[in-house]
Amino acid sequence: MKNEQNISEPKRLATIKDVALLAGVSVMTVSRVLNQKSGVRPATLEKVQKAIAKIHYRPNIGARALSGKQTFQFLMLYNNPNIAWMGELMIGILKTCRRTGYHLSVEFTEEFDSNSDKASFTRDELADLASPSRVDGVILPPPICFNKKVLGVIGELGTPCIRIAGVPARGFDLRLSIDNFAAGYEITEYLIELGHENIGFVRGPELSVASGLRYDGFAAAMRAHGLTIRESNVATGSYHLESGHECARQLLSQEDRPTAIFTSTDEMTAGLLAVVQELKISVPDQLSVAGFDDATIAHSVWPALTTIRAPLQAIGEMSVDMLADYIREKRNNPDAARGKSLTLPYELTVRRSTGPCPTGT
Amino acid sequence: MKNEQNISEPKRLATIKDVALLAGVSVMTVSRVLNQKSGVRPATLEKVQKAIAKIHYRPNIGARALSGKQTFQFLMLYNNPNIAWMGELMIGILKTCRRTGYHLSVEFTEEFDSNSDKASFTRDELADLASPSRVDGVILPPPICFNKKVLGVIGELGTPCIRIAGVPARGFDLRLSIDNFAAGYEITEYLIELGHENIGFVRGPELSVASGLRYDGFAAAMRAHGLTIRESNVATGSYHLESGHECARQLLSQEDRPTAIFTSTDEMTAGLLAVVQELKISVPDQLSVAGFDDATIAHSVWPALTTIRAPLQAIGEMSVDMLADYIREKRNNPDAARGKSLTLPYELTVRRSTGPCPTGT
DNA sequence: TTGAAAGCGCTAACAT
DNA sequence: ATGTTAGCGCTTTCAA
Repeated sequence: MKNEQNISEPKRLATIKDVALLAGVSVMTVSRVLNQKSGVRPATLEKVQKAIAKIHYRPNIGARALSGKQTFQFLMLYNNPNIAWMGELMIGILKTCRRTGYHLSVEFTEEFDSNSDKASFTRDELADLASPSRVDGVILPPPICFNKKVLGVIGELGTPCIRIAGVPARGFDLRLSIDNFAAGYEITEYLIELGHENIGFVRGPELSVASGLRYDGFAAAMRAHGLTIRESNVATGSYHLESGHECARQLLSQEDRPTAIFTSTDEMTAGLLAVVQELKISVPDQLSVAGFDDATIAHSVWPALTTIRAPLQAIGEMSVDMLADYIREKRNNPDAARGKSLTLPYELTVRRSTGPCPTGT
Repeated sequence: MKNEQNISEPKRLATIKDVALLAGVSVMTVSRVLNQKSGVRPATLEKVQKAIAKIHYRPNIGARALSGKQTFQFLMLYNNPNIAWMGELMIGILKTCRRTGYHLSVEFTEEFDSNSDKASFTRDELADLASPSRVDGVILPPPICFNKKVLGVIGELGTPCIRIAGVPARGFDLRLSIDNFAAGYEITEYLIELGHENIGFVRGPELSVASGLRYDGFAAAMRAHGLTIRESNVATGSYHLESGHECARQLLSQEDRPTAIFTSTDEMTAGLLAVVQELKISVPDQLSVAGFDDATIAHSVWPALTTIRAPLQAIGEMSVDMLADYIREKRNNPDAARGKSLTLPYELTVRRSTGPCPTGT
């Protein structure tokens, strides 16, 4: 049995004609059903749906794209170097793309500069990639979903676009995220309930909106419990592991060092942990440490991190569903289509890196 | 500036007709060039290529799929739970898919059982997904590339298939991997050159081919340097972090414990490290530790791991190229198409987890 | 070595 | 509420 060629039956795939024939209607009626258009009598609808199910018909997306106005293509632009994070998101996206009959193309861009030749994309290249004649919609994960230039180009093109982002952007009404503020609040409150009062925080880069929201949640929880935030207890990193090293040194070199540290990403938390171990500080006995993201790294380090789990795969799935819904609504009724912003539930995942506040402190 | 609709110019994309017109030939000639068919005079070829470049023409894949025999779809089936690993591979794959004009669909399967309803796929579902009428080719990363049932179904269908695998499978001639044996050999030799003689090894699960090859490389290097492998120095894990715990205890509880341990995956190495730290054994002063894969985790733990880096993204890119080449060759000359097996270079990445053998041992 | 015509599966526009 | 016709961009015959 050689793997190549042979096998007698080329086994033609079912087409819209087969469905029409079987259901006893015209192909147009089938097409209407396929596209969820109004104006099909319920009885007819049912006949058609039965026929579709019976012969396992699935529309040929090439043909649809060819004759219709849609391309059945989505574009995901990304610049997030955290491959594990992107991978999980992407898997959710691809799953739902298959279900809804879209294709996905994916483009990585280091940065975007409208002038420089060195940037991954010029303005024109991006305009071409994201043009409505090429794709039906664009998916923007963080942090590129905050890039003004990218948003500017896509806005001009008018290509429908969903942002996976915690804050709105003018003209982009389709948005999906977890509630970073609430999550930051909740994890902080959890630390407070463990008895901690002297709590440190490691921010992400100045520009990071998500990190800012997490900090706001942290600050709100501290205030709500009558605790004050020492300025010396707030360090600013850059999302990367290495920056966790510095932040750890800064926070832990204090005379009266914090008994718990909430770090706004797992990556930085891992970097912080390394230094903690170097300093022979025991976790969680002498110091509690909490992260954010539930990256792979969160359960790879020792001890495993208490963190916030964002349902990345579900976010990926939802983003495609929302984009597809929006496009369909707009097609059926261009004026009624409205963007929406959805917030998905996160999960506080308690592991071994957090514990009660050491007594006698 | 509302994001939705508007913008005057619908900006039609260039078609094959535009190219033909510009080059002064028929569309057929352009089509021949596009498909790299023989029988086009060089002068004509050049004319056409210039025209294509000039108007930035890119073939409409829907239309190609519609009229031709090809679907321009690849299927990647996977069951590897290491999302970071898959993500990096997938990015390489998607990149090259775009370049070569293929689409990718991705299916996750927990396991495959030809009888059980509980399995992700039944035999028939898989046969449908991977049927030549649906896809032009299949990409199988490890470990599903070793699954006999999956290979059986795809072999029967006759769908071209590339395996990312270190060992051959009958009837599947298209294969891509790094040289696990050589890599295992090299990293072992590196440890030996640091002065280590009493070296431990942590295997992956019995079924793991890659892990077996790494072990063989380890054994060969030991032999080549006149060193013997103690049976008590070889532990068997299951690829997961937790199994690294047990293996560490087994290896390190010995009277005359190894001065270096080579673990066949980074995940297990991280688990092992955790126990090492619990036991207050200093790395690399008292114990050198080496991993394999250069997973994210390798530079996330403390100290960062000396490991073997597999160029995953490049592997992804190559796999698509090889598959596309094979399909084209076969189409142009069905009998001449031959599978090939390619081995990509790996890279020994030295970090802080390895050091000279402690003296006085 | 090149070209002309037919048709792939589907949907838009126009009937009915 | 449903059907008819034409044509999307490309490749496959078949012809020159």
